[in-house]
Amino acid sequence: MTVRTRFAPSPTGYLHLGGLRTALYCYLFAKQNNGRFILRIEDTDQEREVAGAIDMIYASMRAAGLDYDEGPDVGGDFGPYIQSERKDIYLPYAMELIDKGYAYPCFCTKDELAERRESAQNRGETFKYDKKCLHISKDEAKRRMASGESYVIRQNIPSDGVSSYEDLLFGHVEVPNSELDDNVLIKADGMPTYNFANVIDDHLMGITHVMRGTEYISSTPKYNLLYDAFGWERPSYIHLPVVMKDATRKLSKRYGDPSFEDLLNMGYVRDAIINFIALLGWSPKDNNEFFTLPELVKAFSLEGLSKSPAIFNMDKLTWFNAEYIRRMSFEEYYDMALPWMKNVINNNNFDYKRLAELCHGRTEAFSYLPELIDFIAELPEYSTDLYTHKKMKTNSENSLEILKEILPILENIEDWSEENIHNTIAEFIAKKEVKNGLVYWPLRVAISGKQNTPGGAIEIMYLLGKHESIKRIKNGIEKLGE
RNA sequence: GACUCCUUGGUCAAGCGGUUAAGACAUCGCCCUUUCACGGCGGUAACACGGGUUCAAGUCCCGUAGGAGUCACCA
Repeated sequence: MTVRTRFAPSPTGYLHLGGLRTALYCYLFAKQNNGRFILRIEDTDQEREVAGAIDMIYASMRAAGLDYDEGPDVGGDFGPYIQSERKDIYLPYAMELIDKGYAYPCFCTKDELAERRESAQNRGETFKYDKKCLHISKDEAKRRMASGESYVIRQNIPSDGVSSYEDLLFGHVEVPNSELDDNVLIKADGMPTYNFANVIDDHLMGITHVMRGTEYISSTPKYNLLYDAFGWERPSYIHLPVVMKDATRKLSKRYGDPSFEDLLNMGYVRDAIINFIALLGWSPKDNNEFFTLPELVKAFSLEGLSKSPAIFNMDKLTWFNAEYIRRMSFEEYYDMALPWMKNVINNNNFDYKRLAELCHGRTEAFSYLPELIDFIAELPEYSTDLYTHKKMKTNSENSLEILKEILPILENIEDWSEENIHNTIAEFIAKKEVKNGLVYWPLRVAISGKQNTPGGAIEIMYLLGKHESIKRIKNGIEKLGE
């Protein structure tokens, strides 16, 4: 039997990181077993649907590199893969269930239900549908359904006994039937609910392994009752713990937590995100931490999955990202960095390549690039306190002295190359018999106005050009002279 | 509240009855260095608690506590 897994998001917006992880694990498990990975869109709730969200899902899946073998936009033998387009498939199955006694039409209105729910709550009870409409005679029910009266179809859950199943991650899960509610299978608008569509489609699409979030763990017995009612074979289940923002809250867009797209836009690289996400809830057999997608396919195993929720740690993602960036070839880095650099420095004569070389090793995410290099475009306001550096043995007085002395020497440089700048300064230092830092530190401060910069004084002066460098040094002398 | 599930350092986590309880991120210190970063070396830091079972328990069982999920004509 070939393994078939599916990722079944509802089109309510961006792809959040928890969803991405579920999709990733579904993909890995299918691929590793030479199976098929299917994308299905669960859009049975037209009210929640967000325009354009389906396309966003396709785009995100593509961006993540999680290629599906079957899906709405790639086709397949089990389509359509969008539930709203399968609307007519579900009702006959629901009717079959009614015939067999596993379901029944319910004519209670939403308002009635809301009222009963509220009064149950007021009494401190958990509301459960009381099977009122189950007791309507078959003939009457048929008549009312035909008359155009609004109705839903509910699952008829046995009132006693227990339902259980073996989760491949959590093991034995058991729920007393008395805890289960007679959920709606077909809504008044004729659309199935998740509870129903999910079972029908998983069966019809030949899904062998259902991997989804733990929010379904306690309703899965209900779905199994449905499989049993139809006489269908149940799939295997793997419920995945949620991804948390902190110990008590899960990751959510509402509170500003980034989605996959957000991270991409922030200059995080795809492979780093995937690698990090994979390790959030799964750990490999050995201590390796770096995996490409194909390597993950090989290494992934259900035994490595964790049962408890994992907290999304931005610091570690950033570390992964920095590692991935450092491991890029320079060309690849340059291509990605250039647009970010040009956002800050707009100058046709500027040596972007040299700057990129200096930034390559220190780019944690591309979005951090601007603040790393903005001092090149414009000298920031800075305090003369910066000139004081204990280790360099500099202070305002000796800095002023050095800058004054070296200014005319630098002005004399004809060919403003790094080599010439370096040699000139080295000569100056040798003649004066001082420590390197005593000269380099004041220069760096004067030309950058910053404590930390990519590259040192020589590289920055070169990038700035002679005119701008001299201007900034003079500015420094002025500041120190005050 | 009821039901279901989870519980090793700040975080991700290894561990499947006998370990000096791995590793990574973060953090701290040192070295390298014209700054910072990178890199190298080292440090701090954990089995939620209480009972059992066993020669032996982070590992098995039961409680307690904490946390999460579910309780919709949402998925």
